[in-house]
Amino acid sequence: MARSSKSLNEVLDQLREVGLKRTQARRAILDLLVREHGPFSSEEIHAKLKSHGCDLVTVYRNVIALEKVSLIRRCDFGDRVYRYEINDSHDDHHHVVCAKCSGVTVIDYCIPKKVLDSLKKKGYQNLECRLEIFGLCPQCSRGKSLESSLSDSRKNASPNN
Amino acid sequence: MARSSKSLNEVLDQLREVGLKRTQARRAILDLLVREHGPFSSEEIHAKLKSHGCDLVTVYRNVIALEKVSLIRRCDFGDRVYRYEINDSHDDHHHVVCAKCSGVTVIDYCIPKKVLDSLKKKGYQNLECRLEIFGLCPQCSRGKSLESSLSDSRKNASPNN
DNA sequence: TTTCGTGCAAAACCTTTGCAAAGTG
DNA sequence: CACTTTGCAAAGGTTTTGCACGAAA
Repeated sequence: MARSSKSLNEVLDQLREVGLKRTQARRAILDLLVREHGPFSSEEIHAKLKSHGCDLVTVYRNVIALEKVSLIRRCDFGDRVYRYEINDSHDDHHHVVCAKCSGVTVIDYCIPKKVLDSLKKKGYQNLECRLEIFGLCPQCSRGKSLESSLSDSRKNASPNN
Repeated sequence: MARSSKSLNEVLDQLREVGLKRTQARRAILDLLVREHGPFSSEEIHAKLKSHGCDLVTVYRNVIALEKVSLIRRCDFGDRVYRYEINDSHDDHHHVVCAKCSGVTVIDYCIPKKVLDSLKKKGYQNLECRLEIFGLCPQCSRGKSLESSLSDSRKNASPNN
């Protein structure tokens, strides 16, 4: 999966701009997200940082803080796990999520403007789309039994990667 | 939003078809979902049923059981709360969710087949889309009396139609 | 120095599980 | 009668909170 197009320094500059201190914990978290992109859950972030990381609680607090100032964005794949990635603003890209391995790829399809325009015409404002596509990725599609039901695969698709 | 197009009896018949017993708890839950459509969380269902309802645990167990047999469908609006509605149909309809009052309306836009086809060509299987649009509904966009709680406002929210 | 952020422990929260009793077909 | 389903209590797991100490500006 491609790394973020933002550099760590850019992101750390943004930290200062929004009035958050550049602590070791935030550096580590942002560094990870710049390098590996994610999206990752708080637990995954904590696990990946290991020794040079920080307390799980600190990850929880920081993803909330960083999302609040739009430095990172929260993704939701319908399994009650919040995952975070660097917020490369501009494009709303969307995800294809593997129901088995939870692997994520990005697609650049967007909801047609006319769909949103027709809603605006009815009086809706501040529209924002959330689109995720679920399925089995090519790897998991190979050599497996299809008998798994949707809800089964959802269950298996939790933090195990 | 309009009530479900299914009648309670239809739904109860389906219960038998899939081999689930028609208990009072299931009747009550399905009756509610047929009447008010939802989608509602387990807690909301439990609260709405009040005295003639059942234990919260029973709601939890039954929404899982009913979803497993596709009698109801699970919605996810990205807030870690699973909500359920009668599974009326074939088509994947999608929701417009008001960020303020949590009112829900349905749109019938679908992801173009060609997007999914191109993924299938790459080896993806069992694709399923989740699309929700968030924004302010016409009511909330206009004036603002906004001290409403989620569960209260949700029933009053009949944006459009 | 002042303010913000962190770690640890504990609380809070929500969902699931175990089991005996009750209900359904 | 066989076997599901339920209610209650308790367990489980995750996220949040309180607070004193430590780090950043």
